[in-house]
Amino acid sequence: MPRRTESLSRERIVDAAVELLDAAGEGGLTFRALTDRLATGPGAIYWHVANKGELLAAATDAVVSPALAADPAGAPGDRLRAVALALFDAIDAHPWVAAQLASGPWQTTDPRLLESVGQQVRALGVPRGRWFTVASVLVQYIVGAAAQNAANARVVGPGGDRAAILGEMARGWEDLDPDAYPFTRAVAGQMRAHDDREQFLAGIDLALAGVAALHPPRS
Amino acid sequence: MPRRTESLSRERIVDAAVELLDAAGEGGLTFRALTDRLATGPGAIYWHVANKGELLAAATDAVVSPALAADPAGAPGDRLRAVALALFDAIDAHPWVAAQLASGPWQTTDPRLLESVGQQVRALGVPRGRWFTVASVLVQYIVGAAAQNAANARVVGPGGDRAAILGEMARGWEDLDPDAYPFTRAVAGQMRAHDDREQFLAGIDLALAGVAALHPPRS
DNA sequence: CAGCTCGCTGGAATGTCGTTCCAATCAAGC
DNA sequence: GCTTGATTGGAACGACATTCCAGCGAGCTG
Repeated sequence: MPRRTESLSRERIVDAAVELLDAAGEGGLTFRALTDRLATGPGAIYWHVANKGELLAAATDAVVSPALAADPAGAPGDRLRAVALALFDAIDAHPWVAAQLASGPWQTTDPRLLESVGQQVRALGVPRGRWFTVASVLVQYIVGAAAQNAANARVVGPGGDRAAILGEMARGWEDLDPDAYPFTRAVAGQMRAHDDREQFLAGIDLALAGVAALHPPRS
Repeated sequence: MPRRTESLSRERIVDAAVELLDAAGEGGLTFRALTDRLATGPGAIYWHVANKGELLAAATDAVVSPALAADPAGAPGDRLRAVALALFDAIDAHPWVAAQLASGPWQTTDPRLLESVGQQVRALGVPRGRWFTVASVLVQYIVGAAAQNAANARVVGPGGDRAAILGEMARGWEDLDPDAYPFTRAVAGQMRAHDDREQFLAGIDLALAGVAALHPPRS
């Protein structure tokens, strides 16, 4: 069947797209770059893929799916943390996923995330009438926070010195107007020393504490 | 000074950009559309603005700044709700802002949001060492949730029938595999009937409950 | 008042992008 | 060996952001 050994296929195209996106960021996915890497023409790619949007969606799915596949064991809170961290790490490794996930509607990829989170919400004893609300809020925090962390990581860049850039930003905060920005000035030092992953987990813990407070386990 | 009455200015360009973005979405901001609307050429625009990115940032700032300007009175929790809702409504009215806010790093516009949120965090009695973490988590939820709501609103479109699309999506959820997606199937009905703004506020309340639980007011 | 200057303008031109079109190609079936 | 239909690769198109440059005109200089 294949015209050449290892001929084109949707899977090969998506793999190449992921590699290009990882190597050069969101702007790195070009049909020209794709044709070069696959040694073919645009027409061949368009035979397997409808357009660039579908290709981006497929690439996003290829990264997110494995991250959501694992179903860890343990207490509901720990399992929720594990699911959230898996997505966080996947986005951290492929920052371009963030823009896709945050800008895309609740489709294709999201039912799985909602399902994973929702099962833990149910296990936490949240009353049935609040399932959707609580699970949605958790999903929105997980995706939103991971996306913003990826955006911050993008300014640093692959080879950038994170500590230096954080220090620069902290100095900028300390130079703000003391009357207008007392809080920002006060936390500049904490910002300089913060860890993204730790902070993300603190957000999950905050949400879990809120769930426990609003819906006590043995009401 | 002005060559024509009402000559070009950075402000007039940014205003036109906001109108174009509101009218036609993120793809509506084109230098061609801008030159048509302002009856000029690209060169004139590039004299006032460095590039499209700076123009987008300026347009975003023009929308976000007024929303963050109001400083409501009341209890810390209520003030936090008011700040969050102001940003939520601004993004709801100008959905293209979401992509800019979520994809852009913590710059220019964000210190103001962090400051507004942070002052309420301080007023809530959070210990000083946790100020940055708690405020950051809140900002990430506010921006992330608002951005995802805007993305959902974009699929509906300006003239779309929200109820119809939600119903369609709910039916899709109900048709999922019962073994793999029990939770999603169970909440399909709640999804059909949910209100975005109400759900966003529920998230704020959840976070506030978490803050109160982890940092009791009179410890 | 004449001429110069320079901030500002608008149109033409460039290179890259996504996408479309089509002639050429190859494996499989008759 | 001929046809056929699924694939391929390259050429071409329109839209885009951006750059370049020749010119305008208000205000300064004399």
